[in-house]
Amino acid sequence: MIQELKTSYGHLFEDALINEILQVGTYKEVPSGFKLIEIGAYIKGMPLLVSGAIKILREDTDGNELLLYYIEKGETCSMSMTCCVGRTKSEIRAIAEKETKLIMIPVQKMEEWTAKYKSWRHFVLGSYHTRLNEVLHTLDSIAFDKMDERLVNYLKEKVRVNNKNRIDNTHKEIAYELHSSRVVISRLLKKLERLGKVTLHRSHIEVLDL
Amino acid sequence: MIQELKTSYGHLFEDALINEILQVGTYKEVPSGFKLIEIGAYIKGMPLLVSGAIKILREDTDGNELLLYYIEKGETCSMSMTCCVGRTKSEIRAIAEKETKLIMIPVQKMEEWTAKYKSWRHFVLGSYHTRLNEVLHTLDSIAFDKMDERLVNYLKEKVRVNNKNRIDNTHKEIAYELHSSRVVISRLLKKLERLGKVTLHRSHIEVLDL
DNA sequence: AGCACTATGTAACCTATGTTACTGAGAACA
DNA sequence: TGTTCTCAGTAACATAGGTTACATAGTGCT
Repeated sequence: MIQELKTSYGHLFEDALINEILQVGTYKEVPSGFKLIEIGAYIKGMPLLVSGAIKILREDTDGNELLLYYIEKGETCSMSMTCCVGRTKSEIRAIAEKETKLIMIPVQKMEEWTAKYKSWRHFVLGSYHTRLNEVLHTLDSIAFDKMDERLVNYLKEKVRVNNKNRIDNTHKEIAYELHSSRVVISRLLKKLERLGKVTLHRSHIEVLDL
Repeated sequence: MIQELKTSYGHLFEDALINEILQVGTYKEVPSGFKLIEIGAYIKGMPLLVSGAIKILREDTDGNELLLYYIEKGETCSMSMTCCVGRTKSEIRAIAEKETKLIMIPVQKMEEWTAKYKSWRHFVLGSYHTRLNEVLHTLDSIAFDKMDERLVNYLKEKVRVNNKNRIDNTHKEIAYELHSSRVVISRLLKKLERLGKVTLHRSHIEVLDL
């Protein structure tokens, strides 16, 4: 755990803080698809990602989802932070996109470290900044882009986060995360295939050039 | 200034902090429509709202706008905070919705007070929390709601923020903030009038019951 | 092989929203 | 008063995207 923490956060935090994290943090490994946070749940701790990726999803009143963004190595969940401080319910769902390693920090330490460590303050504020901007870009995409552009961006992100050109999802799953319908996504994917940008297979997509 | 600061922030900040704010803050009054922040600009200070309201807008690549949310008395602009810390450009535009009084805090104090005052830390984190949730709700509305619902919510918000049932905007202006077109908004407003929820006049709308 | 299940392809259709164009009604002003 | 501008009402039309329905092709199991 020491080694992994230093690799991901060594350049961000001073040694004293790293040591504190080692003392109070709980190391956790979760498989792909593991649900870390459910909507409406109270959050017990703040996660520091060591490796892997977590997808953050929003849900409408009918239970349909919408992918907001991914959290990756060296990042944390801003929603968790405020939920911890304010003791409010989670407004989002968090699911591991792939196998993920993380360290959970107890709530009360968050506040304590904010007063104590400058690097921690920067990390916390920086995380908020990143997240707010991330949500804004998601919002841009929904408000300003058509579905074909959103799909292309979705595929690009997926390729980047998973670091491979093969996307192991069905059209149905993709439609779900984009808050669209399977038929529409199939239609658009077919168009992308005709343009030579992807090749389609059963239950997976090969991304050639987007 | 002392009186107004205490009224708006007295219950949030300890006296020592109030005094510091009085020493370094600059009092400012801006008229309705005044542009406080432009997209791409660097932000010089962090605003604390004493009275009035500021609307925060996002712009697409073609220059069309989208209303994100309002900032009101006792609140601050989270975007400014992070821009101050990170010295990054603004991703949003801020325009006074009505006559607004505010106090500008110099950048470097932000960091200093975060270490020094617990109430400041809570205020800063709380602001982020509120904003992040606010943006999420805006996003919900865009992703999940149809235009008629969005329009009703827009009118409700406008009535609440301005504290009067008369909305002094043209259909064109409303269309602009909702990122729609004038004809569509006229159509939907007419429908609302037929339902007895509003009455339409030239350049203003009377809200009866939404 | 035969069967059931799931993923995908595709056509036909519906609706919300956007676009263009034209109208008349008020407002501003010479 | 006449002219010009802005604002709003409305019709006609285009299109993206959602819905329903059905066909076909893999996949896995017996």
